[in-house]
Amino acid sequence: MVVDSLDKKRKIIDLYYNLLEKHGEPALTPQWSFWCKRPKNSEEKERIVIESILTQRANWKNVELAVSKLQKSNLMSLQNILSTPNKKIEFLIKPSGFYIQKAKRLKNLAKFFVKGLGGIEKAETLKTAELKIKLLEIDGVGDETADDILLYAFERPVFVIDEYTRRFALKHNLTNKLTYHHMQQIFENALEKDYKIYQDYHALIVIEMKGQK
DNA sequence: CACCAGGAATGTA
DNA sequence: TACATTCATGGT
Repeated sequence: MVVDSLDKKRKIIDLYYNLLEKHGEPALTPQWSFWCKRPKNSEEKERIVIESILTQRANWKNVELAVSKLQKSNLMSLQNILSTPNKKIEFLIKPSGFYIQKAKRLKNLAKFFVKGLGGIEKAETLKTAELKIKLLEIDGVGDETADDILLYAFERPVFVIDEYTRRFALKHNLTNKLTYHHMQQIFENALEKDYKIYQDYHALIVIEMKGQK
């Protein structure tokens, strides 16, 4: 159990409003207009799932390049990914890097949602904790990717922790323990349990920290 | 040419 | 638990 001072919680809330005032609603920015869009239909949920893999250790510009190539081949669909040879997927997603690994990971996720669940909408019937456990069982899905999917595709209130969030937390002295679960608790304890706030806050942190190099 | 970009899995101590 | 290494590309 993470115990924070009221002071620190207040600081996390204040930082959120500062970022919101500084950068505006993430849904209105080009980079985050899609991930922060809500609600999402099945096709849009599948796109988030696919992008959550492509974005691993990749610059967003190259992810978009890979996405547009997948779109041209009608492969922004988990069903179609499942019936396409890895070689073709590898070729199309090359710009995002790590393409051999990522093609396998896309297949793993597609297998889970299409064959395991019987369609991405079936995920809506699962509780957040159950869905996260199942996602983590998939080879190629760790805490961050699982939470990206939970928060942005399925609008579940889980706070996503990434490298930018760690830098942000260090910079503002929010914590010095940077493990995933600990940091997630710090943010979730400080904020109202609201997926919209979590979506926007994470996006704002990325926008803010990207601008500082 | 060196290093990074919205990680995860595996191995080691 | 906490690090180190591997994967492997395009941009700066």
